[in-house]
Amino acid sequence: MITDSSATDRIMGQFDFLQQADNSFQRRFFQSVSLINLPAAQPICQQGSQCSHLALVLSGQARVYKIGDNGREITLYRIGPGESCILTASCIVNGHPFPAFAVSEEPIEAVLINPADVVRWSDETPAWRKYLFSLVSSRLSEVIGIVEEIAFRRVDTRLASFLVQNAEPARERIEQTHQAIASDLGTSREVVSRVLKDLEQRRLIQIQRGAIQILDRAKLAALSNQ
Amino acid sequence: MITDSSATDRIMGQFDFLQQADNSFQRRFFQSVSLINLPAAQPICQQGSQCSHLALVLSGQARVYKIGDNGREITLYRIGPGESCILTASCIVNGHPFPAFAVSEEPIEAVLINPADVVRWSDETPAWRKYLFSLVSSRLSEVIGIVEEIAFRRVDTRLASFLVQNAEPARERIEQTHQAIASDLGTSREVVSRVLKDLEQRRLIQIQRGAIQILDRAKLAALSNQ
DNA sequence: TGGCTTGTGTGACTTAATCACAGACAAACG
DNA sequence: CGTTTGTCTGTGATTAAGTCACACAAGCCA
Repeated sequence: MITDSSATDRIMGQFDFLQQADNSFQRRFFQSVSLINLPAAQPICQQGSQCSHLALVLSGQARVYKIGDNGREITLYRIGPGESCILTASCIVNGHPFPAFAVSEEPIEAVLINPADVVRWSDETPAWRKYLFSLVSSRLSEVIGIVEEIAFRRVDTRLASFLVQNAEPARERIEQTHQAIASDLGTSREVVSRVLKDLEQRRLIQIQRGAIQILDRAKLAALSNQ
Repeated sequence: MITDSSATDRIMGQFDFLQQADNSFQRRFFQSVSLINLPAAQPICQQGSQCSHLALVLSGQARVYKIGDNGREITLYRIGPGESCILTASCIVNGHPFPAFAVSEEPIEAVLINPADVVRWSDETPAWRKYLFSLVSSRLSEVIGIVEEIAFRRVDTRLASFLVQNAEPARERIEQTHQAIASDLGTSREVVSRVLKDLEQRRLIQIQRGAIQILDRAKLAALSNQ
């Protein structure tokens, strides 16, 4: 139950479906959910486990990923504010075990919902239903995008995309280790190191320990959409 | 509109959600849908196109796949009897363009539903809603499985899995060209040819033109789950 | 200062993908 | 019947990626 009106206001602001729903739903919603805080780098779901709750993220970010036998990882998608770990919802509804891992990348504030409510509300409230459905289907599109990436694109172009998209605005800097980048792209650390070295020799970036400085965003972007 | 009672019986038998729904829904359903037949190898959806209808497959099979720049393909999933091209549904609901290609592999009988009905019924009928949601979310799981395959597993083990899973029962035979197998697995024809040659030399299979005969299913299965 | 952890660099090797062909087989046709 | 045409498969050479083993460098902190 959430009573604090500043909290309910923030939540309402973050989730459109709440604004679209009627007052009675809003009341029941805040009566039955709870608010939690997670530290960064906290495991959230283990592959194969049953999910006990559906979490709607208010602030912070989580990463959903797969791990291969050799220990290599690949990121499937990220969950940001206003979104939800929809795999959880699909596990709840269909009774499947969770097919991946999830971990918080930043401290997370989230609203927790019971499986029973997830199902009941989707019978009662069109806005909630639409929210759920459009979340699953946009995840499906995202994951199909990942398939396309790893099946058809070369690592250097994917890495260039990664750098362009993940650079802090203005500073043009990415503060991640080669290992972290490799885990995101689904390749190995050595490959990332070698490709980065190559990009550095072509003067597109400059490598520092634990960080990468973009020197020529235009050329990097050109490489990234080959 | 479908009036023929043998047709409605077949459709009822194929789709659980119809049996679970009430009589009034069943009546409206058969009033507003139509039945179509497609030949084999018929393109169904083009990447980037808007979908005009949702198709529920009664018999036959379709393949949903991606094409890369080089012309290589990879299968995302197949749609069989009782299933539906759920990407279509998600495009209809969210207004996205279709992110892949779909083609019939066998002659297909399908029930066509208007986008408007798809949305309206999901507001009115819990069984229909559940059917849609569980379809999308199981596709999501399948596609995540594909990501895992291509990111982490080797081609020879994936090919072994393919052979074991696609052999005709009893005959232990796969009647497909190397190119078709490559398009399914998301690799190139040459690679498939070479791996098959290797499996033949290890006496696990025998290669014929346009077909593969399994000689040692046990060893093939052992290879496939490495 | 010296040990420890974490992050990076690199050579050698295997597996995959790409390119450029050459044959081999089957249906079609005069 | 032989020839042609299109489909299917085989193979070497080259490049890209992933794996393994290990060296070394930077920062931390006792």
